[in-house]
Amino acid sequence: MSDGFDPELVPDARGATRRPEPECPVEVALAAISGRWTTLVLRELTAGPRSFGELRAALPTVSAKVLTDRLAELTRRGLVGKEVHAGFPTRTSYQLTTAGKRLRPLLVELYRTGAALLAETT
Amino acid sequence: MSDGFDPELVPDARGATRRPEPECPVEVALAAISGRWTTLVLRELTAGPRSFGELRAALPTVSAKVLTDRLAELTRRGLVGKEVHAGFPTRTSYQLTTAGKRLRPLLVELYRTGAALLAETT
DNA sequence: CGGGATCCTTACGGATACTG
DNA sequence: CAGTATCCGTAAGGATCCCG
Repeated sequence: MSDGFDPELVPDARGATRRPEPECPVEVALAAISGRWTTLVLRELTAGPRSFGELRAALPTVSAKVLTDRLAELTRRGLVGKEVHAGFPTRTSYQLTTAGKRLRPLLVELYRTGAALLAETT
Repeated sequence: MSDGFDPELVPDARGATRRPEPECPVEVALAAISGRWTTLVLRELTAGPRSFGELRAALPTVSAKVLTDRLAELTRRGLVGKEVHAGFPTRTSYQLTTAGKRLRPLLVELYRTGAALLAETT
């Protein structure tokens, strides 16, 4: 019943699809880190909780709309948690959830792989 | 001179950017696997060399244009090699280069992470 | 401070038809 | 067989202005 794929690459049936499926683990992971600025936001939050303004300060050229979009999507996926502290001015705090912290090894591997590719062509 | 980031996540200055930079290793790796169908094409080629038609047969609902686009981009990046065997009908063969094979651990990690995220919410 | 509401532009993916 | 050439709709990213 082999599907012809390396079992380490495709360990179970969910990865043996013939087209992009949102339920495929690879697509799930890609969706989590996809979108411009997303990995940078995750990098910031990996260092600890951050407010909206702190994120903007760390990433000065991201627009408010895009940052809001990224945080909303990450929150929707359960990767980031949001706390609003009442008062004026309003203070918020974004932080990685347990699920969000699971992205860490993937980010490390992204860096490793990218560095290897860069070294290859140089 | 710490930048405040975890040194495993951001091992050198190339990862300490304040906006998306094409030279950042993370962006390089993301670019390599980005685009719909790309990881599926890579999965097929990981199993061995494939012709254009074989790839279409394995991924029946991908259009010729998109498949061409993906193969051209992967080839341009030096991740995939192309051999054209003269004759009629024309036969081609696409295969992973040494650089392309370096994407394998990343694909494995994508699957692992995605599976972990799916397990988390279920 | 922390966004929401608009508007705009372009990049991407897909469908269809055709060619060496 | 292995693509190329067009055309098209959508969605993503970004700029600007406004509000609680």
